[in-house]
Amino acid sequence: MPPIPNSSFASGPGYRIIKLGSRALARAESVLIGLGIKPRHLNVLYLVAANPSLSQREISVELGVDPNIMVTIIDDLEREGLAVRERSTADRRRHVVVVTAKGKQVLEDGVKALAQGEKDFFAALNADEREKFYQMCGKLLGM
Amino acid sequence: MPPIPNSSFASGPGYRIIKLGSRALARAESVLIGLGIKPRHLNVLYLVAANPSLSQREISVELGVDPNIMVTIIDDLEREGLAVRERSTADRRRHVVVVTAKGKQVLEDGVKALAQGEKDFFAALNADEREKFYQMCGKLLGM
DNA sequence: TATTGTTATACTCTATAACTATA
DNA sequence: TATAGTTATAGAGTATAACAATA
Repeated sequence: MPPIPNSSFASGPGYRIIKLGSRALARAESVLIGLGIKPRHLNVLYLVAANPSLSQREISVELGVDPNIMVTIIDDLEREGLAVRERSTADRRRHVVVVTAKGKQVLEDGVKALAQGEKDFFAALNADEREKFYQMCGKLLGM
Repeated sequence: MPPIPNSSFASGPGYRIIKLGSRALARAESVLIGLGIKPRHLNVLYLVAANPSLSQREISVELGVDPNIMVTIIDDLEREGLAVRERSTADRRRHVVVVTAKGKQVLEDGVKALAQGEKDFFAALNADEREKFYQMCGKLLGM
Protein backbone atom coordinates (compact mmCIF):
# COMPACT_ATOMS: atom_id res chain seq x y z
CA MET A 1 0.00 0.00 0.00
CA PRO A 2 1.51 3.35 -1.01
CA PRO A 3 1.81 6.12 1.59
CA ILE A 4 -1.39 8.07 2.12
CA PRO A 5 -1.13 11.86 2.28
CA ASN A 6 -3.26 14.02 4.58
CA SER A 7 -4.03 10.88 6.42
CA SER A 8 -5.83 12.29 9.46
CA PHE A 9 -6.23 15.21 11.80
CA ALA A 10 -3.30 13.86 13.82
CA SER A 11 -1.40 16.82 12.44
CA GLY A 12 -3.68 19.33 14.18
CA PRO A 13 -3.02 20.51 17.75
CA GLY A 14 -6.28 19.14 19.09
CA TYR A 15 -5.65 15.64 17.85
CA ARG A 16 -2.05 15.70 19.00
CA ILE A 17 -3.24 16.34 22.53
CA ILE A 18 -5.91 13.67 22.33
CA LYS A 19 -3.38 11.13 21.10
CA LEU A 20 -0.84 12.19 23.70
CA GLY A 21 -3.37 11.82 26.51
CA SER A 22 -4.38 8.44 25.24
CA ARG A 23 -0.76 7.28 25.15
CA ALA A 24 -0.04 8.67 28.62
CA LEU A 25 -3.01 6.76 30.00
CA ALA A 26 -1.95 3.58 28.23
CA ARG A 27 1.54 3.94 29.66
CA ALA A 28 0.25 4.53 33.17
CA GLU A 29 -1.95 1.45 32.87
CA SER A 30 0.89 -0.69 31.54
CA VAL A 31 3.39 0.24 34.25
CA LEU A 32 0.78 -0.60 36.92
CA ILE A 33 -0.24 -3.96 35.47
CA GLY A 34 2.42 -5.77 37.46
CA LEU A 35 0.89 -4.40 40.67
CA GLY A 36 -2.55 -5.67 39.71
CA ILE A 37 -4.17 -2.24 39.80
CA LYS A 38 -5.22 0.54 37.43
CA PRO A 39 -4.58 4.28 37.69
CA ARG A 40 -7.96 4.86 39.31
CA HIS A 41 -7.09 2.50 42.15
CA LEU A 42 -3.81 4.27 42.74
CA ASN A 43 -5.62 7.61 42.75
CA VAL A 44 -7.89 6.40 45.52
CA LEU A 45 -5.02 4.87 47.51
CA TYR A 46 -3.04 8.09 47.19
CA LEU A 47 -5.94 10.28 48.25
CA VAL A 48 -6.96 8.11 51.19
CA ALA A 49 -3.39 7.59 52.42
CA ALA A 50 -2.88 11.35 52.47
CA ASN A 51 -6.28 11.98 54.05
CA PRO A 52 -7.32 9.27 56.51
CA SER A 53 -10.95 8.77 57.49
CA LEU A 54 -12.44 9.92 54.19
CA SER A 55 -15.78 8.37 53.32
CA GLN A 56 -16.64 6.93 49.92
CA ARG A 57 -18.81 9.95 49.24
CA GLU A 58 -15.95 12.34 49.93
CA ILE A 59 -13.58 10.34 47.74
CA SER A 60 -16.14 10.36 44.95
CA VAL A 61 -16.62 14.10 45.11
CA GLU A 62 -12.90 14.83 45.32
CA LEU A 63 -11.96 12.61 42.38
CA GLY A 64 -15.01 13.46 40.28
CA VAL A 65 -16.06 9.81 40.10
CA ASP A 66 -19.65 8.69 40.41
CA PRO A 67 -20.40 7.03 43.79
CA ASN A 68 -21.62 3.81 42.16
CA ILE A 69 -18.29 3.50 40.34
CA MET A 70 -16.43 4.21 43.56
CA VAL A 71 -18.16 1.14 45.00
CA THR A 72 -16.55 -1.06 42.38
CA ILE A 73 -13.14 0.58 42.80
CA ILE A 74 -13.19 -0.02 46.55
CA ASP A 75 -14.51 -3.53 45.99
CA ASP A 76 -11.38 -4.10 43.91
CA LEU A 77 -9.13 -2.64 46.60
CA GLU A 78 -10.72 -4.81 49.28
CA ARG A 79 -10.50 -7.95 47.16
CA GLU A 80 -6.78 -7.29 46.66
CA GLY A 81 -6.31 -6.55 50.35
CA LEU A 82 -5.17 -2.98 49.71
CA ALA A 83 -7.88 -1.21 51.68
CA VAL A 84 -10.82 -1.97 53.96
CA ARG A 85 -14.18 -0.36 54.61
CA GLU A 86 -14.92 0.59 58.19
CA ARG A 87 -18.28 1.80 59.45
CA SER A 88 -18.10 5.27 60.91
CA THR A 89 -19.14 5.10 64.57
CA ALA A 90 -20.41 8.67 64.42
CA ASP A 91 -22.59 8.10 61.35
CA ARG A 92 -23.20 4.47 60.57
CA ARG A 93 -24.18 5.27 56.97
CA ARG A 94 -20.62 6.28 56.14
CA HIS A 95 -17.96 3.87 55.01
CA VAL A 96 -14.53 5.14 55.97
CA VAL A 97 -11.85 3.73 53.70
CA VAL A 98 -8.61 2.66 55.34
CA VAL A 99 -5.43 1.73 53.46
CA THR A 100 -3.80 -1.49 54.64
CA ALA A 101 -0.07 -2.07 55.05
CA LYS A 102 -0.10 -3.94 51.76
CA GLY A 103 -1.99 -1.03 50.22
CA LYS A 104 0.69 1.40 51.37
CA GLN A 105 3.39 -0.77 49.84
CA VAL A 106 1.52 -0.99 46.54
CA LEU A 107 0.98 2.77 46.64
CA GLU A 108 4.69 3.37 47.11
CA ASP A 109 5.63 0.93 44.36
CA GLY A 110 2.98 2.37 42.05
CA VAL A 111 4.16 5.93 42.51
CA LYS A 112 7.73 4.87 41.72
CA ALA A 113 6.62 2.93 38.66
CA LEU A 114 4.61 5.88 37.39
CA ALA A 115 7.54 8.24 37.93
CA GLN A 116 9.81 5.97 35.90
CA GLY A 117 7.15 5.69 33.21
CA GLU A 118 6.83 9.46 33.00
CA LYS A 119 10.58 9.80 32.73
CA ASP A 120 10.50 7.61 29.65
CA PHE A 121 7.43 9.34 28.31
CA PHE A 122 9.09 12.77 28.45
CA ALA A 123 12.51 11.58 27.32
CA ALA A 124 12.18 13.50 24.05
CA LEU A 125 12.10 16.82 25.95
CA ASN A 126 14.99 18.36 27.87
CA ALA A 127 14.52 19.57 31.44
CA ASP A 128 13.72 23.13 30.40
CA GLU A 129 11.17 22.02 27.81
CA ARG A 130 9.58 19.60 30.25
CA GLU A 131 9.07 22.37 32.77
CA LYS A 132 7.59 24.72 30.16
CA PHE A 133 5.36 21.97 28.85
CA TYR A 134 4.16 21.21 32.34
CA GLN A 135 3.37 24.89 32.97
CA MET A 136 1.48 25.21 29.70
CA CYS A 137 -0.59 22.14 30.48
CA GLY A 138 -1.49 23.81 33.75
CA LYS A 139 -2.54 26.98 31.96
CA LEU A 140 -4.73 25.05 29.54
CA LEU A 141 -6.36 23.27 32.48
CA GLY A 142 -6.99 26.58 34.23
CA MET A 143 -4.64 25.67 37.07
CA MET B 1 -16.50 19.48 53.51
CA PRO B 2 -13.12 21.07 54.21
CA PRO B 3 -10.55 21.26 51.40
CA ILE B 4 -8.53 18.08 50.92
CA PRO B 5 -4.77 18.41 50.45
CA ASN B 6 -2.73 16.27 48.05
CA SER B 7 -5.99 15.30 46.49
CA SER B 8 -4.73 13.33 43.52
CA PHE B 9 -2.02 12.88 40.94
CA ALA B 10 -3.66 15.61 38.87
CA SER B 11 -0.69 17.76 39.81
CA GLY B 12 1.79 15.44 38.07
CA PRO B 13 2.74 15.88 34.41
CA GLY B 14 1.36 12.50 33.36
CA TYR B 15 -2.06 13.15 34.80
CA ARG B 16 -2.16 16.67 33.40
CA ILE B 17 -1.71 15.29 29.91
CA ILE B 18 -4.30 12.59 30.46
CA LYS B 19 -6.82 15.15 31.68
CA LEU B 20 -5.98 17.54 28.85
CA GLY B 21 -6.45 14.83 26.24
CA SER B 22 -9.73 13.85 27.78
CA ARG B 23 -10.96 17.44 27.71
CA ALA B 24 -9.80 17.95 24.13
CA LEU B 25 -11.73 14.86 23.07
CA ALA B 26 -14.82 15.98 24.96
CA ARG B 27 -14.62 19.37 23.27
CA ALA B 28 -14.20 17.84 19.82
CA GLU B 29 -17.21 15.62 20.46
CA SER B 30 -19.34 18.50 21.69
CA VAL B 31 -18.62 20.81 18.75
CA LEU B 32 -19.55 18.01 16.33
CA ILE B 33 -22.80 17.02 18.03
CA GLY B 34 -24.77 19.49 15.93
CA LEU B 35 -23.55 17.73 12.79
CA GLY B 36 -24.70 14.34 14.05
CA ILE B 37 -21.23 12.79 13.92
CA LYS B 38 -18.31 12.00 16.21
CA PRO B 39 -14.60 12.69 15.71
CA ARG B 40 -13.99 9.19 14.33
CA HIS B 41 -16.52 9.79 11.55
CA LEU B 42 -14.87 13.06 10.63
CA ASN B 43 -11.48 11.34 10.58
CA VAL B 44 -12.78 8.83 8.04
CA LEU B 45 -14.48 11.52 5.94
CA TYR B 46 -11.30 13.57 5.95
CA LEU B 47 -9.09 10.66 4.99
CA VAL B 48 -11.37 9.38 2.25
CA ALA B 49 -12.06 12.83 0.79
CA ALA B 50 -8.31 13.43 0.52
CA ASN B 51 -7.64 9.92 -0.82
CA PRO B 52 -10.46 8.63 -3.05
CA SER B 53 -10.90 4.92 -3.75
CA LEU B 54 -9.55 3.73 -0.38
CA SER B 55 -10.96 0.41 0.80
CA GLN B 56 -12.22 -0.23 4.33
CA ARG B 57 -9.11 -2.26 5.01
CA GLU B 58 -6.82 0.61 3.98
CA ILE B 59 -8.78 3.09 6.08
CA SER B 60 -8.56 0.77 9.08
CA VAL B 61 -4.80 0.37 8.76
CA GLU B 62 -4.19 4.07 8.22
CA LEU B 63 -6.29 5.19 11.19
CA GLY B 64 -5.26 2.33 13.46
CA VAL B 65 -8.86 1.21 13.92
CA ASP B 66 -9.88 -2.44 13.94
CA PRO B 67 -11.67 -3.49 10.73
CA ASN B 68 -14.76 -4.66 12.61
CA ILE B 69 -15.10 -1.21 14.17
CA MET B 70 -14.61 0.40 10.78
CA VAL B 71 -17.69 -1.52 9.64
CA THR B 72 -19.82 0.25 12.24
CA ILE B 73 -18.31 3.67 11.47
CA ILE B 74 -19.08 3.31 7.77
CA ASP B 75 -22.53 1.92 8.61
CA ASP B 76 -23.08 5.20 10.47
CA LEU B 77 -21.82 7.29 7.55
CA GLU B 78 -24.06 5.44 5.11
CA ARG B 79 -27.11 5.75 7.36
CA GLU B 80 -26.52 9.52 7.53
CA GLY B 81 -25.98 9.73 3.77
CA LEU B 82 -22.41 11.01 4.15
CA ALA B 83 -20.66 8.18 2.31
CA VAL B 84 -21.46 5.04 0.31
CA ARG B 85 -19.79 1.68 -0.16
CA GLU B 86 -18.96 0.68 -3.72
CA ARG B 87 -17.71 -2.75 -4.76
CA SER B 88 -14.32 -2.57 -6.41
CA THR B 89 -14.62 -3.89 -9.97
CA ALA B 90 -10.99 -5.03 -9.89
CA ASP B 91 -11.34 -6.97 -6.62
CA ARG B 92 -14.90 -7.66 -5.61
CA ARG B 93 -13.91 -8.31 -2.01
CA ARG B 94 -13.00 -4.68 -1.52
CA HIS B 95 -15.48 -2.01 -0.48
CA VAL B 96 -14.35 1.37 -1.76
CA VAL B 97 -15.73 4.19 0.36
CA VAL B 98 -16.98 7.28 -1.47
CA VAL B 99 -17.90 10.56 0.21
CA THR B 100 -21.22 12.03 -0.96
CA ALA B 101 -21.91 15.72 -1.61
CA LYS B 102 -23.62 15.88 1.78
CA GLY B 103 -20.59 14.20 3.30
CA LYS B 104 -18.29 16.83 1.83
CA GLN B 105 -20.44 19.58 3.27
CA VAL B 106 -20.46 17.98 6.71
CA LEU B 107 -16.69 17.52 6.47
CA GLU B 108 -16.22 21.19 5.69
CA ASP B 109 -18.54 22.30 8.49
CA GLY B 110 -16.92 19.87 10.90
CA VAL B 111 -13.41 21.09 10.17
CA LYS B 112 -14.53 24.68 10.73
CA ALA B 113 -16.27 23.77 13.99
CA LEU B 114 -13.20 21.92 15.24
CA ALA B 115 -10.93 24.86 14.36
CA GLN B 116 -13.15 27.20 16.35
CA GLY B 117 -13.21 24.76 19.23
CA GLU B 118 -9.44 24.53 19.26
CA LYS B 119 -9.17 28.30 19.25
CA ASP B 120 -11.19 28.38 22.46
CA PHE B 121 -9.29 25.44 23.90
CA PHE B 122 -5.91 27.16 23.43
CA ALA B 123 -7.10 30.62 24.43
CA ALA B 124 -4.97 30.52 27.60
CA LEU B 125 -1.78 30.39 25.51
CA ASN B 126 -0.44 33.17 23.31
CA ALA B 127 0.56 32.52 19.70
CA ASP B 128 4.19 31.85 20.57
CA GLU B 129 3.32 29.44 23.39
CA ARG B 130 0.79 27.64 21.22
CA GLU B 131 3.40 27.05 18.56
CA LYS B 132 5.95 25.78 21.10
CA PHE B 133 3.35 23.56 22.73
CA TYR B 134 2.40 22.14 19.36
CA GLN B 135 6.03 21.39 18.55
CA MET B 136 6.61 19.71 21.90
CA CYS B 137 3.54 17.53 21.45
CA GLY B 138 5.01 16.48 18.13
CA LYS B 139 8.31 15.60 19.77
CA LEU B 140 6.60 13.53 22.45
CA LEU B 141 4.66 11.68 19.74
CA GLY B 142 7.87 11.01 17.81
CA MET B 143 6.72 13.16 14.87
C1' DT C 1 -5.01 -20.95 1.25
C1' DA C 2 -5.25 -16.04 2.03
C1' DT C 3 -7.82 -11.75 2.23
C1' DT C 4 -12.01 -8.44 2.73
C1' DG C 5 -15.68 -7.45 4.98
C1' DT C 6 -19.18 -8.95 8.28
C1' DT C 7 -21.22 -10.93 12.35
C1' DA C 8 -21.19 -12.88 17.07
C1' DT C 9 -19.61 -12.63 21.55
C1' DA C 10 -17.80 -10.89 25.57
C1' DC C 11 -15.71 -7.65 28.50
C1' DT C 12 -14.86 -2.89 30.25
C1' DC C 13 -16.44 1.55 31.30
C1' DT C 14 -20.01 4.59 32.18
C1' DA C 15 -24.66 6.83 33.32
C1' DT C 16 -29.22 6.56 35.45
C1' DA C 17 -32.25 5.20 38.56
C1' DA C 18 -34.12 2.25 42.13
C1' DC C 19 -33.28 0.29 46.50
C1' DT C 20 -31.46 -0.28 51.88
C1' DA C 21 -30.09 1.39 56.00
C1' DT C 22 -29.36 4.94 58.53
C1' DA C 23 -29.99 9.85 59.97
C1' DT D 1 -37.36 13.62 54.39
C1' DA D 2 -32.68 13.38 53.21
C1' DT D 3 -28.16 11.07 52.76
C1' DA D 4 -24.48 7.06 52.15
C1' DG D 5 -23.82 3.23 50.01
C1' DT D 6 -25.37 -0.45 47.02
C1' DT D 7 -27.51 -2.83 43.23
C1' DA D 8 -29.77 -3.24 38.67
C1' DT D 9 -29.91 -2.02 34.14
C1' DA D 10 -28.69 -0.32 29.86
C1' DG D 11 -25.64 1.95 26.63
C1' DA D 12 -21.20 2.92 24.45
C1' DG D 13 -16.64 1.27 23.14
C1' DT D 14 -13.60 -2.28 22.06
C1' DA D 15 -11.12 -6.84 21.36
C1' DT D 16 -11.28 -11.64 19.67
C1' DA D 17 -12.71 -15.02 16.95
C1' DA D 18 -15.69 -17.23 13.61
C1' DC D 19 -17.80 -16.76 9.17
C1' DA D 20 -19.11 -15.85 3.91
C1' DA D 21 -17.59 -14.19 -0.38
C1' DT D 22 -13.88 -13.64 -3.29
C1' DA D 23 -9.13 -14.02 -4.74
